[in-house]
Amino acid sequence: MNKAERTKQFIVEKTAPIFNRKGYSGTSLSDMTEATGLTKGSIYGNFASKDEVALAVFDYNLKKIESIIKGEMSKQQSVKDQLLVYVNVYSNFQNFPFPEGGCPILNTATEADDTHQVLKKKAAEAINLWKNKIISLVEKGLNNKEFKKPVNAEQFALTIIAMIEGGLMITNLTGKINYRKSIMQSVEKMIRELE
Amino acid sequence: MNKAERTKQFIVEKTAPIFNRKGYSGTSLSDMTEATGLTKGSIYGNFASKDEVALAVFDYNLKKIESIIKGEMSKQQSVKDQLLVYVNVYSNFQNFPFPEGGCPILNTATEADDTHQVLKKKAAEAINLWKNKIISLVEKGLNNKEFKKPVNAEQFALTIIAMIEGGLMITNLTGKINYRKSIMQSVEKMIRELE
Amino acid sequence: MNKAERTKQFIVEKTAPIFNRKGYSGTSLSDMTEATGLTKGSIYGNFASKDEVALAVFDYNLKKIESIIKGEMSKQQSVKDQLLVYVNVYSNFQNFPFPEGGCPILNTATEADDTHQVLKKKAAEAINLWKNKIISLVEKGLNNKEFKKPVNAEQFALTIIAMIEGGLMITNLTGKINYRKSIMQSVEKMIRELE
Amino acid sequence: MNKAERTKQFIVEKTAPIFNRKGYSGTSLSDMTEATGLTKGSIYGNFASKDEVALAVFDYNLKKIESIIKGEMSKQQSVKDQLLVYVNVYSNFQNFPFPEGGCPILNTATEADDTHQVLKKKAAEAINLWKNKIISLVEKGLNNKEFKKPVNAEQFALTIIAMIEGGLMITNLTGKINYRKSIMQSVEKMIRELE
DNA sequence: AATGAATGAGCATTCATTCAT
DNA sequence: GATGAATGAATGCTCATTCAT
Repeated sequence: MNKAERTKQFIVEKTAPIFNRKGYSGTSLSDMTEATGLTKGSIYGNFASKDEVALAVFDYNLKKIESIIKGEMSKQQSVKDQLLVYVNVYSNFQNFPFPEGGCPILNTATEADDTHQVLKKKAAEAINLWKNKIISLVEKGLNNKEFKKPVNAEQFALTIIAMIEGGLMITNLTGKINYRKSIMQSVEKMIRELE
Repeated sequence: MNKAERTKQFIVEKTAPIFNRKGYSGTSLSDMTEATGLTKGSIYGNFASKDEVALAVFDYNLKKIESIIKGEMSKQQSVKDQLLVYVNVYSNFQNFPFPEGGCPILNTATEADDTHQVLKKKAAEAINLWKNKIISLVEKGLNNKEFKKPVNAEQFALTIIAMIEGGLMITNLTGKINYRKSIMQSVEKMIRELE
Repeated sequence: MNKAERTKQFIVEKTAPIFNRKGYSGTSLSDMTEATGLTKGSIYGNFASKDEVALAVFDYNLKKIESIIKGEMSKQQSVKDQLLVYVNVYSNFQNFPFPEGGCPILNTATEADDTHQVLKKKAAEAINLWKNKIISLVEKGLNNKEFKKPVNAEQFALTIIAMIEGGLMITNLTGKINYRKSIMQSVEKMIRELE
Repeated sequence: MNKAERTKQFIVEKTAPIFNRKGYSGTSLSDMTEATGLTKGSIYGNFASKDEVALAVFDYNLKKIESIIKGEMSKQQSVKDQLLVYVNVYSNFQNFPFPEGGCPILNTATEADDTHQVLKKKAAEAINLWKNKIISLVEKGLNNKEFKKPVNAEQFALTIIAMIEGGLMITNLTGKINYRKSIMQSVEKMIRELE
């Protein structure tokens, strides 16, 4: 990794929590120079625009979550236990190197300005990948007879994602972590009912 | 309603869709003067700040939803059918006078700046009222023997809200209305399983 | 003239010499606030953009010249003497309330950026109006038998304008006022040869 | 020509059309790196500043014109025909390797910022050389009896230059090539009247 | 009660130039 | 000799808010 790549990475790492907490339009260049200790010129020397930083930051935050999930799933044998990784991680994400500021998909979803279409598209793609991941796990479980109940895999996947994201939002808003934990129990129940 | 109150109401009605679509910080005073045809001075004569308009707008948008739900529930006899009103409304909100821009709770939830704590508190309160409404419906159903299965009413309520809000977010992001409808079917299933 | 119109006029008057000397892109908002004593916000409250100020300034500077020419011509009876007004004015414009910085048409002509097409169009129109004015004077002189020599009126008009503008440019560059006066003598000769 | 001189020459050739079209302040270092494919460091390694490049570019563009004129004049015997070279070249400069962007003297003349005094001085010198060239041609014509009419050679020279430059400006602005051709006919007439 | 001109801090971005490598 | 990362001042422009009229 050469100097330029290191600086880009540095900028992304330092600004990631800010973008994730304040959103795209809530994050100013001044926030970014303050967080990095770099000058505006330097940031523009490494990225063409604030937009580009935001996109790199979104990828960075998303990858952080993906690698947590992937790492935890790799420790599990059964499909059921792999699906339960979502429950475990999203019930207790303080125990994991989760992005500061919460789920970047959720945070991006409600940013309202029409200018961030590219960012929204990225978030939409992330939702779809997530959905497909769950679908393929369910199908795997059906194929190896782990799961016996017939199930609409896509509906199952979308419902779980909605519960997780909705749960995150509710906890965000109310400050009650138990609310999210309670919702995660419902997710767990849904998964266990597949057997 | 005197002149001042009518003007306030007018400002709220005209700016409500903008705040709900663009968010608090995405909505500028210029947006507001354009939407109302009033001058900045006039808006500041009726509200102490942009913040105050935003709070009034949140109430206005929320009340719009509440009155839809209330109206639909009053047409139903059984508790089950009353709960299913959520399914019906959130599956097809284009058929109802739903606030332009979607659910104001969701839209407020991820607005990140620290300035809007009051707005966030309002949204949190709305979540809690909603939760309590569902809890009391479930308890009513248990009391009148409509529902037989033992259930954690709060968990049930939070789960349904999470599904609805998560479903709204997913549709917002992906543009796929079917995704939300699919999730709403899961909500319906959850409600029917109480019997 | 209300407040807004007076402020607009004030901004135009105070910035006109700057635009005419430094050009559109050479004139900064800071130049403008310094010249007027107003804030940036105030300038943007009265004009939508720097562009708009520049256009108003161009009109203002042009009108200044036109009114000098018109005033001087009105004092003359014969067409010949009216044409000689150009010679008199452009030989000694220090004696007239000529725009500081010289001829706005010339100054605009070589501003190179592609953004100022509207300004260039204005300058081109000014050239055409000027040309037509000279043509109509020549024709008037031919009609009333003041002028006897057959002449291509358009070529005559364009040549005189080129001499004047070229003369202004040469004096601008070399600082030699006599150069312009010398060229103006050629203009005078051309006019007198029409008789 | 060693490596350094070749690189300098390369930079001048590649940036000459840009400076001539966009002007000194309209041409950015980025324009220059883009046009040359070199880095900023490399340009600064070969020139002390943007200014220095601009000066070299001015010389380069001017020399281009001078060599066209010189070449064409060398094909002519009589002084009159040599003077008519100006008419021919400036009537149809698309037929000659004229600098892209037009006459660098004119383009420099109205660049307004006070920083480019050196550049302006160069342009003023070019005007003077040009004037002296015409004067000496006229005197030569008088001496060899080609021209019979008494004439103020300097006034003649300045007038012709003004017509040419004014004509270029008018065509630049209006887009009408015929306007310049028409003015060049007046130049031709002036020259022929010397006989 | 309403106006709308003015504020001044803030915004994202570009600039010519420098200098350690 | 050349690189390219970094600088920091400057750019045009928007913002929520104020207040004399």
